[in-house]
Amino acid sequence: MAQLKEMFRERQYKLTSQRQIVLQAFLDHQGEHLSAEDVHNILRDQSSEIGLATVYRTLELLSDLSVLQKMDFGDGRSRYEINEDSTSHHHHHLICLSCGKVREFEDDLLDALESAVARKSNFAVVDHQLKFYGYCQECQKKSET
Amino acid sequence: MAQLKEMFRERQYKLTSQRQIVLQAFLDHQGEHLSAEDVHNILRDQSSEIGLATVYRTLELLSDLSVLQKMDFGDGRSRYEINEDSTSHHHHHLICLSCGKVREFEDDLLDALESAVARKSNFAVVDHQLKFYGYCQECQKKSET
DNA sequence: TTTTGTGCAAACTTTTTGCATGGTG
DNA sequence: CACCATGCAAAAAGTTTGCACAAAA
Repeated sequence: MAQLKEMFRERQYKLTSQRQIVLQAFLDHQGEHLSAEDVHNILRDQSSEIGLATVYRTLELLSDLSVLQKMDFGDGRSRYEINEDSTSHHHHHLICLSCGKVREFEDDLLDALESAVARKSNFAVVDHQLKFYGYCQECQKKSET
Repeated sequence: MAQLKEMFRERQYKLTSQRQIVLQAFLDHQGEHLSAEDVHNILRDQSSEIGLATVYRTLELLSDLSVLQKMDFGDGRSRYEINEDSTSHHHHHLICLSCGKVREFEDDLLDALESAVARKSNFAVVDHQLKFYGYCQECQKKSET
């Protein structure tokens, strides 16, 4: 949060209360892949409601600053999560085709692949996103019966 | 296309001309990540226009049958490509953050990671999708100047 | 002939935008 | 005080749905 203030001052963005509480919502809900509406609801529930358009504008701003990462799990809306210091600490997503739940999977084995991509295709890789589709343990059990 | 006929007969789906020409459009545009609107336009241009709603319904059907794979490159619409026999022949996508172009990258090094995921998380992996974000060669050159 | 699919238009959902007002630097 | 950000409502964009008609099995 302190880093954010720094970042905002550097780029001459105004540090409004709305922008702070949107980020705070993500800090309070780590690992949850919030949509714009989720954020809006969270803020409403804690009596700090802001305009939905502002939520959208803030999510876009924070994504541009790489504070958040935008992602899509195929449910028709964009979802966001905190981008924890891009270079280290990477995780992937396990998406259940049956119940739709999304779990995380810790791993950082993709760095080698990233450099292979860069070398073979002359493409300057900045980030990656990996999703696994399949069936979670619960849904596997259900379908056995 | 013959496989499709077989598949349709087995599952008692009707093999309409609309469904055939949608698939044909993908066969004619391999490696192009078509959106519903793209497909609709392609068919209109070749004077075999069908209803946009039918395009959507057909894309969903073909995805359910794993003939197509649905994907998202963050441009606000779903895109689809032919699912070339899932087990072999995998490729990933290189998405340019500057111009938005999407290139393919051939690779099948992820099988090991898939089984690691399955083992460590009790998640039955069926498929995966990997996207690299960065800057394509052209955009790298442009920004140098 | 029965059943499933298509086309059209309307509805719905998510996201974006214009503009007057308000708050930050 | 100048400028940027917010809120609201309207609009835009993509996708889904209801229903009458058409076509496949």
